[in-house]
Amino acid sequence: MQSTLSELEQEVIDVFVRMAGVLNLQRSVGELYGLLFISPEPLCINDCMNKLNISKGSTSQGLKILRSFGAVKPVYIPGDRRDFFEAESALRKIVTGFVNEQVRPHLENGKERMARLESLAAASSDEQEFFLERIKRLRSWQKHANLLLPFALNFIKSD
Amino acid sequence: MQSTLSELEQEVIDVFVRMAGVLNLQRSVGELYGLLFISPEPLCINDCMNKLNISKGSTSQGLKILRSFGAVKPVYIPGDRRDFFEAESALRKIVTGFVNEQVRPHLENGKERMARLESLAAASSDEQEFFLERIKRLRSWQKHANLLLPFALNFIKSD
DNA sequence: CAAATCGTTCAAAAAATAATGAACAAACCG
DNA sequence: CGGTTTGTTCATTATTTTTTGAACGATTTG
Repeated sequence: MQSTLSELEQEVIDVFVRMAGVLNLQRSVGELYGLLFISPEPLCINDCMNKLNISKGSTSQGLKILRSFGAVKPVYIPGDRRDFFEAESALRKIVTGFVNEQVRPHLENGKERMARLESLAAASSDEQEFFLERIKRLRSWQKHANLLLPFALNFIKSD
Repeated sequence: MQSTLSELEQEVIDVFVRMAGVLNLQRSVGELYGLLFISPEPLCINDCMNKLNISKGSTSQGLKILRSFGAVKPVYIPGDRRDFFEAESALRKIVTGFVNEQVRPHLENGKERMARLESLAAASSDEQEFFLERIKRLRSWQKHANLLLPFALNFIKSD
């Protein structure tokens, strides 16, 4: 049942494993996306685990993550009750999904947090001026980030 | 020798620890930057390790990383032989340094890699057309990334 | 120059993260 | 129904990453 990867598959998967590293995703997620990206046919969980030689749990979990931000989409295959998947190849969709699902939640500091920081700074007796300047700067950074994200998404025109 | 963090310091450090998580930097690096960011005075290694209650090794290593991409700069204090540091607060400098030092090296695939992929795809007998299309797409993504990065850096106008 | 201070390095330990696979539930099949 | 097949979950295991702190070299000080 143990399949083997072509050289092309290996190389492509390697590219996505590196990307996964940069994006804070686990290796197996990169492997899965790479495999599907270079696969002419949709694959089911069993295909994936055999090809990549990873466990069923990792495969199921990895595909779940990829689905969560739309990097992978389910494909219905008539007369087969297994779930098949193929790679989403529209960069824009993937990046949008990734930012919304994986990045934004981690930055959910938002207003309350900043307000709290500001009041703490204002409450300090010494160095109050310096502290307030810093919090202001933090606010400015936050604004920059909030502006840049949609802007960057828009930058990706074609798919 | 064990110092304690004010509530303001704690909160600010927490913000940067979260950021560190998103950016794939270790917790202690986030702590160090946060501490320096909210410190009105430059701090030396000993100040940092005492305030944050982390080891000398972590402190030295963490400051090294922060220096490597210009998030922290050395400050000369006359008559003191210890090394003092303060946080760089120009967002643009930090982001530029971070991208150049921490992100780009990991994406150093570049031309040779793509050429290799293309020749592998071209060498395949079956599905050659599909494979070539995918490699082309990968190339297009790479191009997008290479365009976006400088563009994003430029987006950060003020400091 | 001996003692003290400072910062770095790196092997070992600790902690955090990811992968495994058995147990399970759901859907199908005869 | 009872037996398969399929996919998910989650406690345990394995791996990777991070931290620690002792050892060290370099510099300063008395």
